[in-house]
Amino acid sequence: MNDLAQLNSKPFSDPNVPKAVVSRLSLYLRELQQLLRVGIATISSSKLGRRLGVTGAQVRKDFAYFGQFGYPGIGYRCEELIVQIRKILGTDRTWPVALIGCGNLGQALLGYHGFSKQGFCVEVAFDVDPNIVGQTFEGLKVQHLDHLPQIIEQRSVKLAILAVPANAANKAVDELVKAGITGILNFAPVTLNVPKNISVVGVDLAMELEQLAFAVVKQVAK
Amino acid sequence: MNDLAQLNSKPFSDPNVPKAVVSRLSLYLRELQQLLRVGIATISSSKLGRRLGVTGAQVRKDFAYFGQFGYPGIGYRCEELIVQIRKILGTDRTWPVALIGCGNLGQALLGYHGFSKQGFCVEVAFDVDPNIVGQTFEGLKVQHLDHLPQIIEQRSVKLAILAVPANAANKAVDELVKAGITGILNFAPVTLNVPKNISVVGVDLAMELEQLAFAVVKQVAK
DNA sequence: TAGATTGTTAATCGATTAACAATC
DNA sequence: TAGATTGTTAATCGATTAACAATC
Repeated sequence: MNDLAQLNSKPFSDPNVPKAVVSRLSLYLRELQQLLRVGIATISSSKLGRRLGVTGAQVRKDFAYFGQFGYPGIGYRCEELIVQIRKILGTDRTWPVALIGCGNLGQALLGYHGFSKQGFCVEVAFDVDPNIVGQTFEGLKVQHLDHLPQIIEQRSVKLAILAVPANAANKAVDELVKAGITGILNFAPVTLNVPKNISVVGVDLAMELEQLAFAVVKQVAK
Repeated sequence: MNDLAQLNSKPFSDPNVPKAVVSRLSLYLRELQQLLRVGIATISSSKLGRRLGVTGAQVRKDFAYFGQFGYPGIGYRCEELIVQIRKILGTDRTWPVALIGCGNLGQALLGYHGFSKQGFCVEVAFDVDPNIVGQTFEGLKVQHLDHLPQIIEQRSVKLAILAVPANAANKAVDELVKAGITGILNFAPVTLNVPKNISVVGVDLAMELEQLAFAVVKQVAK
């Protein structure tokens, strides 16, 4: 990337960036890291797109929201582009994450270190069940939810993974918001009520399976 | 719903239905079930929309792809609409699901019975690790992946949850596709290469957290 | 009946794609 | 240089919203 690109790059907080673009950015990042692992240093927009089911034009347009990262006649250098995307997403640093709910799923998430490579680290874990509070999982001692405010303020935690039962979710969310959490990854199968400055990403297993069921039925109908 | 609505309802396999509509259908379904639980029998498109962050017009348009389910002047009857949406999604019956990979995450998913209410039942579980094959989790004995074809054919399993390590994902997928699986819920953080008649829904924790990080950074910048 | 709300059409808005001069 | 590919503009496509007659 040349110096001009740096100077011309638009502010990363451009409010006009569509959500779909940001989510593809994550997809590009994952694929570029894969490319690097298999020893590919440079890739064109159309080749990158083909791997992910999008057009080359879209790949270029997506990056163009944030600056000029490519080389005409050559393509994109994977290593450089990875650095740029991480900077855009804000994962060029490590984010401490709070885990709320250390039951079945919560414990599995603690054991899954896949996202630590991407700049996220579950540093604190909470629950309300007296049988779980005080236990240690993956070297992390579960705290009572009552201690949330002081702990996450002290560590400036902004992100939380919510893995509590559906009927406890919205009460927990109120606590999280009051404590200063601004991004929530929600595994509870309910709509969360949050102020509009709080971001929520939901993962609902049943809903994902429903999408598949529809697609499978549609396919059979053909 | 009147009889005419039945007669007029478009085929559920209408290829023109956008993906976004189908995914909102799942969201409506979840919310309607919640409404029913709290004793609300009837709801207007705008009230339902407000709860989910979409407009009333969009709610009505979404349903209009599939038929006429509402009552002018009254709204929609939750119970009826639930039945209709399940019929559309194909979850008016139970789908057997195969779980591939019974490590950390796989075991947690087995323990999470949240999606069984929605018509999905993990009936068979597979792994390749000799330390895991043969063990029983939640009353389910883990089979070796080699036995996949015969077992899923015998039970006509069409859906699989893939919870294997990233480097094993694409090899496993080849087996699944060969065996006749046509819908895959992928938890491995890699792009799956599948024929175009196979549906894949991906859940990547790192990617979801990245979306939150971006949103949080953007919000702070305001 | 009057009030409320649907289903649907037309208008608007936004996102994707095609095309191509500029560049390496 | 010739070939390849970018960044960007204009054209296309699709999805959302506004509006309203029909209906309960």
